[in-house]
Amino acid sequence: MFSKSTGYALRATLYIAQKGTEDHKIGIDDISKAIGSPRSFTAKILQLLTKNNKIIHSTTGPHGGFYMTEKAKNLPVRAILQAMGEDGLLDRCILGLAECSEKRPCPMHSKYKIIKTQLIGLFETETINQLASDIQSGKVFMKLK
Amino acid sequence: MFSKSTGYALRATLYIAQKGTEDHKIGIDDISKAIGSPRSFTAKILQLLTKNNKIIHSTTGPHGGFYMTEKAKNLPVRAILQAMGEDGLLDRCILGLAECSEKRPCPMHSKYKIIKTQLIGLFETETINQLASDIQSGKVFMKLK
DNA sequence: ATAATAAAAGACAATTTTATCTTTTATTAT
DNA sequence: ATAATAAAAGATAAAATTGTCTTTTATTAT
Ligand code: FES
Ligand code: FES
Repeated sequence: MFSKSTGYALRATLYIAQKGTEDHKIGIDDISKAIGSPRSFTAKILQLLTKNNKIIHSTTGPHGGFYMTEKAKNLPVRAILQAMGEDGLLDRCILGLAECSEKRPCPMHSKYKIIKTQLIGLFETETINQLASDIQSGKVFMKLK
Repeated sequence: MFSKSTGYALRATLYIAQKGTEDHKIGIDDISKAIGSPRSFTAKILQLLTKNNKIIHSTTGPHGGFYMTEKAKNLPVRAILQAMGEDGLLDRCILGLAECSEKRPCPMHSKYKIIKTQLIGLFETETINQLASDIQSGKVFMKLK
C-alpha cells in the first residue's frame, strides 16, 4: 500500500507516541531498533515529521530525542500520511488512471469507491494515541521482524 | 496502490480483452497509445502476461499482435495481479509489518481486515470481461491522460 | 526464396526509492 | 569554557523501478 518510508513513519510515530514525553524523550537508536528500521534513514524521515507538520518534536543534545505533545497525539493517523506526502495515495484510481473521479471513472471505480471511502475513514477516525495505547495494552504489535 | 507496471498491465489487458480476438489481434503500438503507456516498457510487461500465466496470447509477424481467449477473459482481475507478482500486496499489513496475521496483528489490523477482505473480494469476483464490456458500454474509461 | 511485419529478447539509461556514512549544529552537564 | 550527547544536515551509494533503443526471431504474404 504505502512506501517503506511511510511504513517507517507510521510505526516510528506510534512508538514515539507510546514512549516519548517532553521529559522522557526517545532517541533514534531506540526507535529504529524498536520498529526494525534502518537508523539513519529513519532519522531522515523523522525530520520530515518534525518540520513539515510538527507531528513530532525533537531536541538535540543530552537527554534530547523525539517526543510528541498531547495535542499531536490526538491527530488522526492520516496526518502522518499527509506529512509524508502520501495522503493522496488513498484517493488514487486503483487502475492507475491519472485521477479517480466520478466524471471519468475507470471500470473498477463504482465498486472500489465504497472501499476507498472506508479506507479514508479509517485513517481519518483512528487517532495516533488510540493506536499507541492499543500497542501498550499488549494485544497488538508493531515490530517489523 | 499498485506499481506503475501493474497499472499498465491491468489497463493493457482490459484493452486487449475489448479489442483483441484471435482473428483480430492488437499491436503494441495501438495498446500503448490507447492506455497512455510507454510503448517498449509495456511490451515487456505484456511478455510477462503471456509467459507467466497465459492471460494474454501473442503471435509475431504480419497480422500478429495480442489477443485473449474467451476462457482467459473470464479470469478474475486478480489473475493479472498474480501474473505481475503483486497479488501479495492485497494481503499485506497496512502499517508495513512483515506479515499481516491474526497472531501478531498491528494496531490497524482489526479494523483494516474488514476493508482488506472487501478489496480482495473485489479483485476476485470482477472478471476481466466484465470490466472490458463496461468500458465498451462507454460509461467508464481507461485512458491515462 | 524474399521482403515485410510484429513481437521477443537484450543491452542500456534515467529516475526514484532506500540506505549508509560523515560532518555540523544545538543542548546539556561538568 | 569544555566535553559529551544527540539530532540535523549533507554527501554519497546501493537497489529497485521505470523507460528507451537496438537486434533477433517468428510469421505472413508476395
Ligand atoms: S477512477 Fe479508478 S478507482 Fe476511481
Ligand atoms: S497486521 Fe497490519 S493490517 Fe494486519
